[in-house]
Amino acid sequence: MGRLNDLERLHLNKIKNMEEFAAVSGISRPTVSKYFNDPQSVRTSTRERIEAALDRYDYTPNIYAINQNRRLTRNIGIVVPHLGDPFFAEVARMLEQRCAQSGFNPILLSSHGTPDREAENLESLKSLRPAGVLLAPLGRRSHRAEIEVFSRDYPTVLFDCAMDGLGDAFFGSNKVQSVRLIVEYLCRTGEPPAFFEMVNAPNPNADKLHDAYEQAMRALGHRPMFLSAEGTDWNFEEIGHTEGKRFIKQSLLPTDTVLCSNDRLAIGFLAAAYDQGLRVGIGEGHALRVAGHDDHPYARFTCPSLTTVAQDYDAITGSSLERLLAIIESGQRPDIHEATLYDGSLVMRKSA
Amino acid sequence: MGRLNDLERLHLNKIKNMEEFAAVSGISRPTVSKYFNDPQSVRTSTRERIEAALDRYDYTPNIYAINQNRRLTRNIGIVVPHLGDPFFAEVARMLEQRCAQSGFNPILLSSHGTPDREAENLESLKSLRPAGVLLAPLGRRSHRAEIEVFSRDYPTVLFDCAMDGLGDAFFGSNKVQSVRLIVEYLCRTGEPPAFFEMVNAPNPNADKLHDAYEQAMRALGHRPMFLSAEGTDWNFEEIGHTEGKRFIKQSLLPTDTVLCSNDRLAIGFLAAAYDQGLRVGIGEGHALRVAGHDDHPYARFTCPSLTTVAQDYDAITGSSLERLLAIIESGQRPDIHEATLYDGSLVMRKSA
DNA sequence: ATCAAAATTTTACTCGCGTAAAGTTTTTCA
DNA sequence: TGAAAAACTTTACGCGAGTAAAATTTTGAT
Repeated sequence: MGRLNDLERLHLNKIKNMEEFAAVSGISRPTVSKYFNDPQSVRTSTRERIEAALDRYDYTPNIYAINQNRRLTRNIGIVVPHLGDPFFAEVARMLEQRCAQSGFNPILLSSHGTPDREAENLESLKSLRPAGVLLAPLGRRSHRAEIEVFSRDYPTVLFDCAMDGLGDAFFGSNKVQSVRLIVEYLCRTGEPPAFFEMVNAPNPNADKLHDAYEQAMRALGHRPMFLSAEGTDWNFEEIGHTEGKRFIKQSLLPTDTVLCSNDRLAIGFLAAAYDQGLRVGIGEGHALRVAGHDDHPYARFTCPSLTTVAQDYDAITGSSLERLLAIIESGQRPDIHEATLYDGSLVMRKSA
Repeated sequence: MGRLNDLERLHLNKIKNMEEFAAVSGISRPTVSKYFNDPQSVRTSTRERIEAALDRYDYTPNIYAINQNRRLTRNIGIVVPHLGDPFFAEVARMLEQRCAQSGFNPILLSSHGTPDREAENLESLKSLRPAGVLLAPLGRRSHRAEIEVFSRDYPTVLFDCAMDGLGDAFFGSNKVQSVRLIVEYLCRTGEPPAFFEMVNAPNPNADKLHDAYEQAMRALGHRPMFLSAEGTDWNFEEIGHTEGKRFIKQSLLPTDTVLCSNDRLAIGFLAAAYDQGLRVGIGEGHALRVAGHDDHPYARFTCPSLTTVAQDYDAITGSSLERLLAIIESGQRPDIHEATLYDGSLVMRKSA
């Protein structure tokens, strides 16, 4: 069970603690401690001696003892709304990697779509005394008070979904721009789109997208048309499929073009259209055009492939972490909450 | 930054450490410590007094101090091959939840498809001194030696993909049975299937499925037919799409029925068939039948919906954790390595 | 009421490391 | 070459708990 007695340890060059390691490396323990905090902070000759010993002996400082005594841990919490969504899985992967590269210890938590879980995640992060947290909140449904208290006590950068004024900073995508982009494209190349969305969407930003659509349509002189899907869960494909089928069967589509609030809804909607024998696409003789939003990893493999808007998640995650690290390293919480939005880009495929 | 002085703490009923909490609850610190280790281990009257204090004061034991001194932490590592795969995301979610319910602290890590990362994950788990680990290895490509050493030092239960003899136990699905199930179904209802797989598949179990297909076909008196896709990465949809397109365009399909090694390949293959105007399905006038394996969350929303085999992941994850907890609680590593396989079940949809 | 068993308190030590202060050595640079 | 600066060593204490042993109290059953 990983427990060795002294004899076994000696034989394997296993070191029990920093005291022992300091002894075999010929350096004092405080200096060795300094080395592990920041290798650059000790003299080159000292560093080399330590690293030589590190090479001969198997030793890593006890992480619990370290974190118990340090003013600040090197833990960074990463909280996303739902890891089952490939979109957030990818975002999380990017953040994890960047964190590790910067010498921090990423702690990935998923809220699994529920505000309670989100609050629990923050609660359990507290006990890890994180140096900072990157939080993509559930948004409207989040327990605002909990997040507010948390972000007062810990450096917190929000991303993906803003919660007015909460957190030290926010990075997200410019929905007004991205929705306008695709609405304009759709209007330019055919009938103006109806907006397929959930009445009570559990995911972040759904209301922002709603408003952005309405605004874009009015700006282009069209009357907004909403297709409201029932459902409260995160099974968007299911909802898009069931409700899409209903709209099609009951001939409730006001135009031949449907813009879905997100790609997962669109995936379900496309399946519904396929089931009903509707030909989706931009070619001759199409019955329907369907577009999405987010550029989901699977958007390229729908039938037909899905025209959508890609968010600049590279920029969003990159800036979020960069900002958080700056706050951590300076030790200074910013006075003003700063929100940064990145533009999306049109991804033209075959569905619209 | 979460640092309060004594005055502020008193005002908020914040407690600094167990010493202070013991004082305000009127119980000695060792007994309080005992309570936090197991509330049932103290007298009822004592428990009530502690919980009353817990109600009035805000205190949680310092997790770092606890883990530094306990013989065994309550951490359980959960390592999956790739969190970007919705399949493993779901498995991970189930395990996380069950762990927490059992009073353990799940630590979720993804290998992101690379053996190096897998080894790193085990390495970083070591420093957390986990009570046990649930490992779904990458399989053939895994660094076997590292896993071997790790599983010698820590209770380790493997799942999803076996590595002959490694770990204290293994739980997985019976590929011979599940593949035979779908091969029989396909043969019974039409032409025998060709097997669409990757030559150098990075995912676990690919070789097992290959063998199972071959065996099933021979048992039914058919000659196995392989469609070998190039590609080494985890972007299965992409590979299924590109290579599927190639097979279709060059008329390399030996029969009208294709069994894909996994659902994600099938999703790509279906997209390719759609692009090429091939009608996939079981209805009249179909050009192609396509089946998959795993019952991917999206299998219901492909065009047409995907016929596949579902693995009993509820049983697999449940048993894996149960077994690991038994090992942890008994403190006894088992002498023999025991492998348990669960049968899969056919999921008939419209693609085959 | 009595007494043994169980639970608790007291006391004391341990874990592995951060960190501060004072003294010593090494490096750097004029 | 010499002196200041930088880095290191020594010494000592603190962190927030687990845990062991002995003394004491409480409990439960007779």
